[in-house]
Order: sequence, then structure tokens, then C-alpha cells
Amino acid sequence: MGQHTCCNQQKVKRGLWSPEEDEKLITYITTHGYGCWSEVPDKAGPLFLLLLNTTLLTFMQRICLQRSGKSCRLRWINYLRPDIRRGRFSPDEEKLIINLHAAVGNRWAHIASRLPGRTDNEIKNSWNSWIKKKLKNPSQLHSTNTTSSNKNPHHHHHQQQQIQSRFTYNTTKQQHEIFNSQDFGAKPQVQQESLCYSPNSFVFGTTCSLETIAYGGHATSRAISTSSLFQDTLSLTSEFWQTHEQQKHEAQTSGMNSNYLPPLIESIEPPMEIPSVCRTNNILDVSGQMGRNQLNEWEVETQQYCPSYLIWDQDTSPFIGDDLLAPTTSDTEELLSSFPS
DNA sequence: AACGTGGTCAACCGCGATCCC
DNA sequence: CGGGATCGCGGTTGACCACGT
Repeated sequence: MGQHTCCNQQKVKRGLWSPEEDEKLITYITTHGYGCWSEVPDKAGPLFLLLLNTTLLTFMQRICLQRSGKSCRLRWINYLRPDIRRGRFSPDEEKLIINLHAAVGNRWAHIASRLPGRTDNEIKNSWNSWIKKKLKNPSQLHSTNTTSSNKNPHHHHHQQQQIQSRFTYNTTKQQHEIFNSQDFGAKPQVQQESLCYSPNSFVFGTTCSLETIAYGGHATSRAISTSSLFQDTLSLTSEFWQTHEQQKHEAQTSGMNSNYLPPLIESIEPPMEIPSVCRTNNILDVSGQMGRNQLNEWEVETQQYCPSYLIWDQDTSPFIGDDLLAPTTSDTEELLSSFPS
């Protein structure tokens, strides 16, 4: 494994950054831009400084950072970027994070890419503190959770385990690979207009099933209105991207490209095409061409390949709330149209 | 006031992916 | 094509702070 050249330096400072260091890094980035983090400490090396005249020395001292390039990158991305949004997550953002996490698991960078101005580290930290709280007190997961009334401690413990297992459902590498494969283990009928997933642009909430399943679980899905969650996601993501695109356009048209700082995740692929998916009797019906038997077969295969996904029907689902309504196709189209193409 | 405990968050570490020579 | 260099991500750590006892 390659070690950073900058990490071989004798004096690489660690720990918290001082305001002076922050200033130096900001100065460097705004002057030179970013892209090659290893150059930051290299250009500020002590031997290099000795060769400079006084004027240059003064300048270089200002940008001299005895930090690894890695540390510089982290500090910039997670803290110093001017487009960072700090402070607590809004309820809308929380919903969006929950929704995204349900779909992609602990892929924080992926989630952060949908929340411009928020960093993966911030989201990760928030989630970890949030989930700890929720796991300790499942009844707080959602106020409308009717199952939390059982006071049997064993049941309570079991419920915690159940929730925990559901929260960690999507964390194995194998599952991620499967989830990323886009094949989805779909049968030919489904494959033609298959449910689609792109590593950089998953499709959330295309159906009632996917939405709630992705979030997965008695304690959680019941209280979350899929339709409202979808709408929240829709509007929030749309708003963020409109703002981002507007900033980008303004920067480009005004020739301020050197000052414009793109979102943390630069290249986000456009979402894949969504099939027309309709919902009949809580059964996922792809383009209305999938019969019950075909669906059952597809269900079995899909669950083999994608164990984090469940499919239910009206009778067997224990956690379908009355307020769970599939987002309409127009919802999906509206969401997708909000992403940059 | 002193101590313990738990939560938050910035930063580090290790590793896989990607780039480049 | 192989291997080193670099980047980026997710998991983990540890410092700091607030709060309770």
C-alpha cells in the first residue's frame, strides 16, 4: 500500500487544527485550487523554504502546513469549504438521510452527495449518535409506533435486536456488490423495464414496496408515511439541486470559475430511467405485465439476491400503515427531472 | 466542587479503487 | 501489464463538553 510522500516527512503535525493552520490552508486552496492534496505539504516543505528569498519565504510561510495531504484534504472537505452548511440537520434533512440510508446503507459519501453542503463525516456522525439513541429507546423511533406498548422486557430486548438487525442489514460487502450490480436478479420480463439502480443515483421511492422495505421493519415503516416521505425527499432534493445548478450556471456565465466551488461530490450521474410502476393491492406490478405468479418467482429470486428487500401483499404485511401510499409515477418523474442531466 | 457518564464531532487509520509511469 | 503513488471512503478513536450525582 502506497504511503503518501508527505507522510514520510519528519514533522507531520496531527490533532486539531489551529485557526492559523486553517487560514493557511484556505489561502493555499483559494490561490492554487485543490485537486492534488499531496502538493500542499510538499510545497511547504522546510528544505524548499530555505531556497526562497525573503519575499517568497514570507508567502510560503503563510501556506506552510506541516500536515499530511490527507489531513489537508479532510480538513478542507469537512470543515473549511465555503459551501459547508453547518448546524443541526433539519427534520427534512433527517428524513432524507433516513430514506437514503435505508436504500444504500452506510454509504455516507453517497448520501452526502444528495445533501449539498453536508459532509459524509457529518452525516455519519449524526447517524451514529442518532441511531444509538433510537436503539436504546425504540419507542422513540416514531411516536405512532403501536408495537412499543409491550412492556415485556424480553420482548423489548427482542425488538431492539430486531431493529438493530434491520438497521445493519445492508452493510456487508457482498450485499453492496449485489445491490450495485444493477442486475437485481430480475427475470427477463422485469429486466426489460427493470427496477433500476445506479451506484451514484439510486431510485428511491419508486413504489410503496421499495420505499417501506428499504427502510424496513415493524418499528419504523409503520409510522413513516411513504408518500409524505417521498414528497419530502422530492422537494428537498429538488430544491438543493436547483440551487446548486443555479450557482453553477451563475459561476460559469460570469467567468468566475476559479471561485466557484462545486458540491462535495463532483460528478453525479443522472438517474436511470424509471419504468412505469403501478401498484395494485399492495403488489408491485411492473408495467402491469407481471402476474401474481411471476411476481412470486421474481420475489423469491430478488430476495435471494437482495436480502434487504422484502415484498409483501396486503394479508401478510404486518407493518403497512393506512397512510402508506405509493408515490405516483408523476412524483417519480418530477424527482428525476430535478437531478442534473 | 469533584467526579463519572454519555453525547458530539473533528480527526485519524486502514484499505480498496484509481491513476499514472 | 505491473507496481508504486495517490485519492476517497467507511470505521474508529479520542478530546471536549454538558449534565447528573
